Amino acid sequence: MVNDPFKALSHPIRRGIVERLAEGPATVGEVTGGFGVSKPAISKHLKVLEETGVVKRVVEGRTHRLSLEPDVLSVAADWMDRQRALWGRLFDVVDEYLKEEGSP
Amino acid sequence: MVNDPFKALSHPIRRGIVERLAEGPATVGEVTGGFGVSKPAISKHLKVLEETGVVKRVVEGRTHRLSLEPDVLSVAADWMDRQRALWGRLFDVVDEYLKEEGSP
DNA sequence: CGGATCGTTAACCATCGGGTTAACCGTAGC
DNA sequence: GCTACGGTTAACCCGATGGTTAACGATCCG
Repeated sequence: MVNDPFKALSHPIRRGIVERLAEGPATVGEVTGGFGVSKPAISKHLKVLEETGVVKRVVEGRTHRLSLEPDVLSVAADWMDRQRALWGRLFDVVDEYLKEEGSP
Repeated sequence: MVNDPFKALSHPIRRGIVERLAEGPATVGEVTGGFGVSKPAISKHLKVLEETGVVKRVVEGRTHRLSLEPDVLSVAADWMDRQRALWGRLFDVVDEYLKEEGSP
């Protein structure tokens, strides 16, 4: 069970799926094409994305319609905001450090 | 050799190291405490962060002073900006989709 | 010099991740 | 009913990851 967004997005194919889904909902079959891997491989990636809550799946007959989950997306976005705030602090701290070290 | 920032940050200990370093430069020993793993383990994580370019190492005598690399941080920040832009689009697209589906 | 300290490297081990193929399940359509 | 189709599950393989302990290298200090 994966619930770490960074880990969920650490694989290029999963990021690719998210980007694909960003252009609109799609079925598993539609998502599968273009990554050069088999269906079961995509199925596993989708499972990870679903467990993390990034992707929502609606079964319509025998096809599965995939879309991105807004609520969890906002959580992920918040997380990224916190990270960016951290990076920002890093800039300041490192900058200050370099100033101290660079011209003593 | 790792150069994927997401992959580099996909491990909680490595994120912990980055957060620790966000509070100011530190030596390997200072970073090591608090994660409950051995020095070699930390050494490996540091190697990954260094290869990715997130962390810079300056050898001062027998101690190594670690700090965060501003240039690469900006690259990572840009990457996150792009991701956030993507998330933003996702919101719009999904929202639109839900509107179409929700009230036909 | 000799010992303590900071940190890495080496060798090894267990687990995880991501891929495959083959078989299966449920639904659609004839 | 039977076949075709969309997709998952099962069993398996292999390389990567993350951890350990033990040994080593280099530097400081008495």
